[in-house]
Amino acid sequence: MVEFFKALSDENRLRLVNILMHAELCVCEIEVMLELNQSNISRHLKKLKDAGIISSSKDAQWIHYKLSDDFEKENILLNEYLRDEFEKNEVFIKDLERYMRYEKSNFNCQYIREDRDNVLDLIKPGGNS
Amino acid sequence: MVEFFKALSDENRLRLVNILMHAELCVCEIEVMLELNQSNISRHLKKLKDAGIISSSKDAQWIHYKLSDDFEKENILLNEYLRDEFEKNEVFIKDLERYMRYEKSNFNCQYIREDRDNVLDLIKPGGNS
DNA sequence: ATTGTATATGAGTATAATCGAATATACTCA
DNA sequence: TGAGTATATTCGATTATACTCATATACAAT
Repeated sequence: MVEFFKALSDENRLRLVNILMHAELCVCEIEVMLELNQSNISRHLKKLKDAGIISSSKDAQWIHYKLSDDFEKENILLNEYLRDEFEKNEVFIKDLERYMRYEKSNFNCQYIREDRDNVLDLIKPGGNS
Repeated sequence: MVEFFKALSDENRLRLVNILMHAELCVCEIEVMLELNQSNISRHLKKLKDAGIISSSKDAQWIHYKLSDDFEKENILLNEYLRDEFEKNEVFIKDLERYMRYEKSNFNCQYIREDRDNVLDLIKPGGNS
């Protein structure tokens, strides 16, 4: 339990958990969604994975992260609590908005590489969806 | 939410939360129950209080701590999760055993002061209750 | 083989957390 | 008031955490 709390006691890691509760994503996608740099994200993902909160799967050169099935099944109350709290807080709501715009626009890793600024601009929350 | 997780991401503070979920206690009582020193307990209690997880009330020179009513009411899922997890873990079970022996023996702050070693001995878990 | 891309890791720094020992504060009671 | 007790706080040492920049590794594709 302490390990879960330690892993969850950082806002950036909570932001990761929030979006990974809704989608399976690779690091380069998370980069644009949360506007954090790659090494920072990679490190936080490692902590979450070590704690058993998320899992990863390889697909060619990409590594996709998502919420761990076991974590979800074995910690139902904690998961519910997290979901409820995420819904109440502006930071997490905005992150999810960015994710939804990203999905709707059918972006992908290649598109991010080719025109990162455009992606960043189009997923920005607040504008007309 | 982050503040709760930070406050809860330390085993000694979780031990405090565990016993304070069951009883209203002052620092000198917690000292014998958890076998932590006074300054350490005091500091941890402050962190928990600052996070809104516990509350305190003065009674002459003593200060009694207990779980915060608001925290309990406003974070039902998290509270349930904590209670469930505490019940699964040996450390927290033993702490509660010590508390129950303490209660049953009708000890109090004065008795602790007068014969601390005896109290420590009598609340030790494992022996015949 | 070489180049490019995705992710992880090492090194360095700044900040924060933990702890015990000692000290300060607040309160009680004679 | 002065002595004693309960709790809080400060200090100094140690360890842990978060971050950035730079480099390493792993894989893909030409």
